[in-house]
Amino acid sequence: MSNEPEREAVDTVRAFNRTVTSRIGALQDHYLGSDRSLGSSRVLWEVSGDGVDVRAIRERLELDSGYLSRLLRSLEREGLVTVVGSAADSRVRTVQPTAAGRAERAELDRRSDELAASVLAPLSDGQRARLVDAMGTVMRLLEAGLVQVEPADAASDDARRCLAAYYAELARRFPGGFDPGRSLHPDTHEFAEPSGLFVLARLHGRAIGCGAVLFHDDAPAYIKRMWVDDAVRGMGVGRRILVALEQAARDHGAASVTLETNASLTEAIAMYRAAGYVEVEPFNDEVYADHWFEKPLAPAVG
Amino acid sequence: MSNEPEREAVDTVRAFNRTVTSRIGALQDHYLGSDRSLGSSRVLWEVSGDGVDVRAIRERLELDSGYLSRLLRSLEREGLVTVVGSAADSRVRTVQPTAAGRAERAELDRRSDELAASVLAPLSDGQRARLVDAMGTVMRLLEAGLVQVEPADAASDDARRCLAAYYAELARRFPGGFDPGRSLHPDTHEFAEPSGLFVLARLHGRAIGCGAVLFHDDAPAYIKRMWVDDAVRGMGVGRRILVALEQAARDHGAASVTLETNASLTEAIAMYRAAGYVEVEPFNDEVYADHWFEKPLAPAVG
DNA sequence: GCATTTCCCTGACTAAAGTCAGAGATATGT
DNA sequence: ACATATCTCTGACTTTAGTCAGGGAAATGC
Repeated sequence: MSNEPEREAVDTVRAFNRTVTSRIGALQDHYLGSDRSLGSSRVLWEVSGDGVDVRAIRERLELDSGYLSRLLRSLEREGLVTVVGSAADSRVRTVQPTAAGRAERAELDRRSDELAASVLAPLSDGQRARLVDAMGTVMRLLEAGLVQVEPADAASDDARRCLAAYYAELARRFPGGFDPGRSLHPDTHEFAEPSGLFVLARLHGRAIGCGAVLFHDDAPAYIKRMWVDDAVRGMGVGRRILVALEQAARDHGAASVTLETNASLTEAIAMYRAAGYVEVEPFNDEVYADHWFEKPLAPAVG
Repeated sequence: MSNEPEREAVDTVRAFNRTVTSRIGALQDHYLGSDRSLGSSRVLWEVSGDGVDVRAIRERLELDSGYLSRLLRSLEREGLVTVVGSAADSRVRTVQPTAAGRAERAELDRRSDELAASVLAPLSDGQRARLVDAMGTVMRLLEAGLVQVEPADAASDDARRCLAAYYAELARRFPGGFDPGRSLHPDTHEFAEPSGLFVLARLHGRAIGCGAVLFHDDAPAYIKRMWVDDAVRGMGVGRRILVALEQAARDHGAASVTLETNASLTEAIAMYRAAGYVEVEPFNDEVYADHWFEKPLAPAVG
């Protein structure tokens, strides 16, 4: 997306990496540096509530199975966890925290809090507020960079989940509710090559947004079912889905794209306008729509 | 400073630590993960230009002397550095990069750039600008938390340096220049117990600000020589020096503090006002002053 | 001039972190 | 039923990162 990052921006990111890793690292060594090794601590941290499969820990921490096995033996020796066979599949083993393990975990938690508080402690109230705000921004944007927008089967589980969430949200937000059956194009099978395309946005593998487009040969392409998970709004995911769909329309020779929406979806309308969409006369009889938009597409280059 | 950090703020800091270390860490492993160990890379990184003393590297990276020695031998074996005796002191040895070492260092640099760019690459221009800005804020405030304000000898080298920088700045900013000899209290020996106090602000050991106070028994205490390094302005250092001096005045039984300043020092005046100082009639004949301030002190508690 | 300190080095050691090759038990596909 | 795959474990190994004690050469203090 966009052009090459600027020199100055790259330098800031590098300086940031240095500063943050050294500061956080130094504190971590100081506070969390109990007598337990980092490896054991990380494993202990993963052993929550009423048991976790060994396999799950291995995947989460990306540990070698032999290595993890040894770490678990040492935690067992210390009386912090017990490893028992799983009921469902007796090849699988489940790790459960003992009372002592739970206490140790709470202690780690307490130190983690202390560490975080020590970052804030020397600051004034105003500085704290600014730091917390800036940290939130950094996190959101680092995550935003990890979002991947890719074509997907509209009938897949992930796609179904997204569409269900979309419909549920419309039902919640539209004054008169929402029934997918009364809307145009209720069937998703059209959203596949060659008549259309369905895309999913993913973050850490989880589907967090979707969008679809229908190609109409000479006529404008038609965008539908744009949705982004509440938790990741404001991270530019919608914009990226839109860009992907527009690119697909362009590749199919469309000279413009159209879409319709509802006045209650204010943030979506704002995004469409910002992306270059202009309001036009109604071009279909979608019962749930009260605003219709169109955007001309620059022809594909290269 | 200030009260206990809030639960929500602490959680944000913890989430930030997790996100940043995992994201940066994952990228670092991926990009910088050459065949060289982290230890060697760090040492190679320190070996710049025309030679660095072994001692300097040891101090910077806080390495054991035996360990560093071994790392240098391995870099030597790889033909990346040469270690020669120092001209000035033949106990000291100096490490110089070879051509291959320089190339390797440039390669590390390139990968570091690539790593930073990969964080920015997927973002839109607006998101990039916001990320860079927020990263800057986080860095500044993390650093701000490391600033230490402590009593110091006004005749020490660090104090002299600060005062010299202060005088130089006044000379630059006052329309008619500045001559310390014509100002009140040109001698610094008064700024010591029991007649007064001198404090230094330090960041990573470096003196980056100063301030002094004179105690006048029943009369108001008198603050002078407040200065903060250009590079760290806006980080609340001035405020912390002021708080330390006010606390000292309070401890010596002063009911209020006074100070005078010059209209051209706008940011200082703004800070004084924000800190509760109110302008009063001139109370001395400091030739460089045109504004006089006073602040009542709440009596010491506990 | 001599004791002390500084600087770097070597040797000997340890703990942590991780890799790899199988073995044994269990589940699954056909 | 049988081959194949999955899951965890043990044993044997390596690399990395580090610590500690002390030695030799040079500089410094008195």
